[in-house]
Amino acid sequence: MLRGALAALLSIEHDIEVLGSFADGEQAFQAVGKRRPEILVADIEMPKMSGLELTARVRELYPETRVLILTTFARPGYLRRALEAGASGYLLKDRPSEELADAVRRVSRGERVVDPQLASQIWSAEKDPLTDRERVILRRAGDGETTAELARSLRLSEGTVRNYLSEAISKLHASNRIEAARIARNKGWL
Amino acid sequence: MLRGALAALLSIEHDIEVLGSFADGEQAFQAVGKRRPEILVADIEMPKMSGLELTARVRELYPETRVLILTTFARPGYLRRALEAGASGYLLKDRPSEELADAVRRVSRGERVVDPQLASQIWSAEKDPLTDRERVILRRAGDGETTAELARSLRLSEGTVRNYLSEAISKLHASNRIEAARIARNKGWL
DNA sequence: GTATCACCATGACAACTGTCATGCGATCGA
DNA sequence: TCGATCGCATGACAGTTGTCATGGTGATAC
Repeated sequence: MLRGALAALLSIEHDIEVLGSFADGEQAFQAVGKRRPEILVADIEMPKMSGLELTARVRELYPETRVLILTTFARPGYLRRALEAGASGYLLKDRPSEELADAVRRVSRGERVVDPQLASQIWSAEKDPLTDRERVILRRAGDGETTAELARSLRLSEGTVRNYLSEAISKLHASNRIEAARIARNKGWL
Repeated sequence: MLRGALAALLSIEHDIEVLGSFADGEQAFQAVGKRRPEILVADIEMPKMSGLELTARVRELYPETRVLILTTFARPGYLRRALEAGASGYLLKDRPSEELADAVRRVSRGERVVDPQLASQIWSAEKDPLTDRERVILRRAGDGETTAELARSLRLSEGTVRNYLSEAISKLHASNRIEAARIARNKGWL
């Protein structure tokens, strides 16, 4: 429904024509090959082929098509990878709806459109402080697995599991495993 | 942006007029009081006031306005609570975009519009076994609040708080507060 | 008017959780 | 090749969490 609604939003503009809309990255890629649009508007997290891979493949095979990423995720890591893949724009879904048509026009003129707040964050973004072990254990603990279950399935002592959690809790300035998991998830680290 | 796009989608239809669109439940409630629309389309999880509370208050004060819930969550618990609050329809965002205008028209005719798959689940769905106290405490504990914090802010002894959690854990067949909160959230009980 | 039920409330106790001191091996720059 | 650093691993200990037995209150049913 949301995809259909966004298509409707763009169709209203007289200088924009919507050639089609597709449920996953693979279908979109096929369609770009057939229709050769000026602009492709794509999400990042999609079934079958991610928006990042889609961008890279479209830019390589059909360089006349410019790609505008439209996504919910305000993650500097995604922005960086999108630009590296050759995207011309990165717009967040929580911006007012007027900005979409505007961004499409600017990308069509050859401009690069990047959410300003995100662009500034890309330099100052905190890096994930968790080690692999800590991340895995925190994720599973955050889903309700007990210390004992974790210790058994990872072949660690319970003390060790608790210690990783303790580390994670302190790195994230949380007061227990629950809060730590919530914080890490919010930052996109789990 | 998605709200704007959905508004655009409805505006295209000649027999539907969009009177406004609002960022949270409180603003929507104010606007309903002023504009008295035939139909209010609302999400459930919104800032400031949930769609369920919004529905109940709108139905009570302005019964001529019918409410259509439009949400991502295919949870029988939400559906049941929406209908109890007086909603005339419950539509999922992953349906094709054509269904929205259709649902609005049917609600306006006085029909009740409910996603069929979800409607069948509602009968087999378990009822929320939690008491009010249990629900509030489980929700906050699931966000990482400690027993001590809860006891202080609710003026209960720590033992009492732990007891509510213990009750909730056992009712939900969970093994700790984290899992209990996750289960309850999934069922739409928090 | 009293039996029953659901909800609210508490403390004692055992079990679990978070912290800290400690140690091991791998890697890396000096 | 040495010392420093990092990630992984452990157990002891204090503090927190979950369970259980118990009792209070008000609403409804008989």
